[in-house]
Amino acid sequence: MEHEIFKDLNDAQKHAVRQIDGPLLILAGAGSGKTKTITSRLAYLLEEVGVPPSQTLTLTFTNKAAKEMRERALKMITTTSYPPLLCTFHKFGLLFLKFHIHLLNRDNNFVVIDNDDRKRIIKKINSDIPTPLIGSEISRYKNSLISPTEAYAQAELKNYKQIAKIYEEYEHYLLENNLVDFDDLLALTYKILDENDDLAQETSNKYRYIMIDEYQDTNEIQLKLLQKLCTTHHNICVVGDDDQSIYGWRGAHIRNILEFHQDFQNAQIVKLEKNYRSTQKILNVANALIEHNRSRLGKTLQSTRHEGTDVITIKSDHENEESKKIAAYITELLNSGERASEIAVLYRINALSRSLEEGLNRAGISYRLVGGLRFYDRAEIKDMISYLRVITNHHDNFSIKRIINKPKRGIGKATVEKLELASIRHETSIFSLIDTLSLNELEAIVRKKNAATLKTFVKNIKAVTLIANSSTYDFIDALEAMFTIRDIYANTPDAMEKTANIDEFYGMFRDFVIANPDAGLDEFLNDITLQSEQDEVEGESIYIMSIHASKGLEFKHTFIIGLEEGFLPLLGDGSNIEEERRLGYVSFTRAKDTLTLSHVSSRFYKGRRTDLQKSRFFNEAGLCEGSLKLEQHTAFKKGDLVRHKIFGAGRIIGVSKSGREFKLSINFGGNKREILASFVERL
DNA sequence: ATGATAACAGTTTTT
DNA sequence: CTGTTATCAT
Repeated sequence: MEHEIFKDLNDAQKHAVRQIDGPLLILAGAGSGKTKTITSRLAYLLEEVGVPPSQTLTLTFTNKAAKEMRERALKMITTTSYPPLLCTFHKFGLLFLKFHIHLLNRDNNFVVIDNDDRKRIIKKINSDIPTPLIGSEISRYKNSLISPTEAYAQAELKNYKQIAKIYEEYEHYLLENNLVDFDDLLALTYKILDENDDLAQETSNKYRYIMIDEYQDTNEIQLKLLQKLCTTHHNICVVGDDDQSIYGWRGAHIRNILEFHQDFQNAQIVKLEKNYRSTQKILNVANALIEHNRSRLGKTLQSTRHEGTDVITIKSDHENEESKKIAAYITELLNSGERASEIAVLYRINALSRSLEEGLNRAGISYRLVGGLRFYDRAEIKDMISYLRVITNHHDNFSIKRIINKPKRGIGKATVEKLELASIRHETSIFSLIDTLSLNELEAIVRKKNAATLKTFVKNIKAVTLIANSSTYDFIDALEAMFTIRDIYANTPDAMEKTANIDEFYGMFRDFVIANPDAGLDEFLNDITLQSEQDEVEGESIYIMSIHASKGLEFKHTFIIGLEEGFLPLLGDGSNIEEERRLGYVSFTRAKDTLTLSHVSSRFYKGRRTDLQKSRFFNEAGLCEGSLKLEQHTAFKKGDLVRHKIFGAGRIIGVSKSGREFKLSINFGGNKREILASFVERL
């Protein structure tokens, strides 16, 4: 008798679940039941094999994926009492560092900073080189385990010598303030394991069965970390799809999945090629496209569903016509009863959303733009977080500078500068400086009026800190009462939205306190720094988003706009045609029932109109001229009311095909006529 | 200290 | 055409 775990699995999936010893690569095509396989495998390990949950480790990239897997795995697990460790790479790093960072002579009350914080630190240090470049270079160094000294030594250009210097100062600043950035969560974890062989053995022994999701997105340091975790065994199972590797530009190494068998000897490979999502016609197009890539392991998706309808191509003169047509299609789908949440429009670059949004607005279609600015990246939320940080750690100079003039207290740049200089001279933090100095002494440093303001500010922070330590629940109200944070944005154009976000944050804080009654502010802070909000609300709106943001999602009706040379594929320095092709592949394989591809002859972009060629991906996907479908093919159906310029209003009594066009039989008040679809408009 | 204007750059984004 | 940042008066 087979265990219940295997009930709904196909042969390849079963094989992947049972193969538990030694390295295993599960090459999971789009829509092939990847999550089901990985969660079943985890359940199998715990329930059937009897591995204690504490001996397994499952790592993902996003909190969303971790959450989904946890929920699905827990449903299958009945016999074990405590849950297995299933989290993001970074969360794992955080947990590890909490226990072991003392091996680097650091205190475990460190604070995790995000990229925005990093930018501010760099900006403070640096003078002339553009900040974004420095941030990404530092990140690259850290992910390649290159120290500032090494970076300096190997830099040839003057600029890079300078970047290496900034990198050094940046690291110094982090150390000084006991801060840890996202890269450190992995890099320091690796460093500790690398320098402490005993601990590496111990940790590897602890996690005897390791699974990694989205392996094609791993980078250099993640691979090295995994190799450390596999010091004493080789039970590593990675799941991924080389054809869906679309994050090369942010350091993901597709070679990790392509060369898995070399990094981990005697690796087995299981291909999941049965696709439960899309119709065969959609898969044919996707398969044909991706076959043009050379760097791939190779697989062909096979639909378990029906043949389906042809992939549709829309050609337009310009972006306004494009969005008008897309909107017309969508209106038609909605009118025929399709749920809005089953419809999505995807694009390669966010800039294309504007004309699309206009078209949707004009047609009265409500949409939800996925992605955009994330909750925790919004200025007002960052202000909130800074307040909390200052309260947990009064010496957090970095955060105190952000809030010292929010709401406005008349403390400007000059005053902050004076404070900072004085705090360095006194070898103390800005907070302590204001706190310990007498009013008179402070007045010698800053203006008289400001000295009093600063004294009050510090006094209030101390008062709120007392409340935080006695009752986390009452704290948040006390904070708002004391500092009127909601007033910061009161007189800005989007005050409503900002205050709503702050209220949302307060709500989240209360939820956290209820869920974790014994936790302190610091736990809340480190938790949310690693979190990104995911809108999962399914509403009355269709979805529009970038192709990157669509990865992992599926829609019954999927539209892709901007299929032109220069947009998809996006061309330019640093562009990689194979990765562009994978983006095309990812976008095509989001579609369940219908896939509609749109391209234009010219587009307005960066302030100028440019003539465009249609994307080479049409030909590569086998969609040549002859297979083009004329737009509006199902725009009209029997019973619809339409208007003709000459005959006026009438009702459709029949639809037939005439060459490429659709011919309508229309009853104009008793007068029956055959009219081509393009000569009438819907009423 | 703060608001107004000029100059400028401009895929994709999670933790 | 946009949004962001640097600089300059007030």
